[in-house]
Amino acid sequence: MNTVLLVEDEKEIRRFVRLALQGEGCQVSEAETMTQGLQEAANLKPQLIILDLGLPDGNGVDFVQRLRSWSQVPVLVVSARSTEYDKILVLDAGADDYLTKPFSVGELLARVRALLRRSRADNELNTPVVKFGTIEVDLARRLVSKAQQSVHLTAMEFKLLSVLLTNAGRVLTHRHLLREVWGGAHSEHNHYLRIYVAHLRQKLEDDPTQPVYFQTEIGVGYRFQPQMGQVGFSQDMSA
Amino acid sequence: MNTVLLVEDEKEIRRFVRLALQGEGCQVSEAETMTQGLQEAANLKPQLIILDLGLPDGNGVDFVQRLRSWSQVPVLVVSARSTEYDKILVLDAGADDYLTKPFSVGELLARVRALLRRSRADNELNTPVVKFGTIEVDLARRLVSKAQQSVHLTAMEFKLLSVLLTNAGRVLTHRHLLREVWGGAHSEHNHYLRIYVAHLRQKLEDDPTQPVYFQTEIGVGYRFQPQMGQVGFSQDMSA
DNA sequence: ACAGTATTTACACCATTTTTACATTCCACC
DNA sequence: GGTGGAATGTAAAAATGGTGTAAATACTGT
Repeated sequence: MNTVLLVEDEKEIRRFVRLALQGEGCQVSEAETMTQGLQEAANLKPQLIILDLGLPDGNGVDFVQRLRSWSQVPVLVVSARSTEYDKILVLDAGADDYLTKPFSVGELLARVRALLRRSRADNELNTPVVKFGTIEVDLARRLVSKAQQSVHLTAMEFKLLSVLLTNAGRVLTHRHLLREVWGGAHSEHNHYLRIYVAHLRQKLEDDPTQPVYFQTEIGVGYRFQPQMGQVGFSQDMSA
Repeated sequence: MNTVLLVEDEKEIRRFVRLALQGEGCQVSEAETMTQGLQEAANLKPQLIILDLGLPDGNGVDFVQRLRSWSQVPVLVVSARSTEYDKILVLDAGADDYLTKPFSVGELLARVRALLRRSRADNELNTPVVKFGTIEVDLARRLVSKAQQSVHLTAMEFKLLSVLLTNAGRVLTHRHLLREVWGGAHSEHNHYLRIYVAHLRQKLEDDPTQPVYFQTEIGVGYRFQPQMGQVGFSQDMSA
């Protein structure tokens, strides 16, 4: 069964939309604020998020950007604001569809079905728990453990790990990594990468002097290599 | 570069949309009828299809259903008809988005970007792999293996291999190879080529003294000869 | 002020690239 | 069919620059 997270502050609309979605056979969870919405997204791992832009705390663009740093779950934005600028901004931030209030139930459900249909194809990607060797990483909850022992990563370390993991198997150039983790301004400081990759190796590799997961491509960049094809983006939804 | 197929009968609108898409860096192909559109979709394998519902021959629902029988390419429907029923029908048939005319260019492009972004994520998983003999080369991931054993190539070695492979069967002059790999400044140092071709042979040929794949054209240059016609650019057909 | 973190600095080390030297093959010409 | 010179192949050194490690310093929020 599909789980849909509804981030919406108006009680009436929540009820209205929830009933419609339940009629589709979806399980519906609700959040009233964006911060709460992000938490729920991490906990529930829904197959779809419906987001109202008109929430009191924070804007939708920010919500989508932060969500996208660890999840590819489809986002359908619903808003009373219908200016072109609003739409473009949030779509480019990573949202998948935009529906202007007032909307018809039928169209909402059709768009929900379209998004769910497509996300089913690649939903192995969406699940944010990555396992390799004895290590488990929950990108959504920012939790890392090695051999059942929880491992503490700093903010930068985690961000770097997250970028490497979401591009598993591919070489990421120094430039690209620096832009993603530190921001465009520091795209020349290759030193940072050596230090933080060293940290990750120290904390996660079985033998930090013989790295297996975090490989160096000299003169190019670094790659995360899921060993033995054992990257299981496994997830149990306990229905 | 992304290819977009535009199925639309009105010349004005075609021109209008084509210019906008080209501004995004897309390559645009056009079809005036649905039957023509299906043919083009099969031939070009575009990354996105924009479909006008108001075409003279046949309806859009039919178009999408037939397309979906063999392709998962995203479809953005554009239509003057805006009844809820129209939208639901074509979305449920397999379309991914629905935009009502008249629409703003900005919103159209934002929705196009959203669809392309998601379809790219799907395709990134299976990158083209070149196979010859017991060797496999994944150019996108910079991975090379021989008989299931991963082979390490240096930056220059890989660059050279990449140029040779993408021109399989063709003779590449010393000059050309040097310009591609080392840059224009070193186009006279033929020694480099001998050394690095030797490296590739050492690492990839079954018998480096009797090269089969990396052949010398004396006085001219080198060629990569995919033996047994077995160059398989295996690639996903989702487009 | 303190602890945790990010950034800077310093240095030893190693892989790759480039240089250098010499053996081998090819091919035209005798 | 040899022979010599040019082109090519091999094998090592030398030079370059990237990389890993450790530690000191600056920063940040509490």
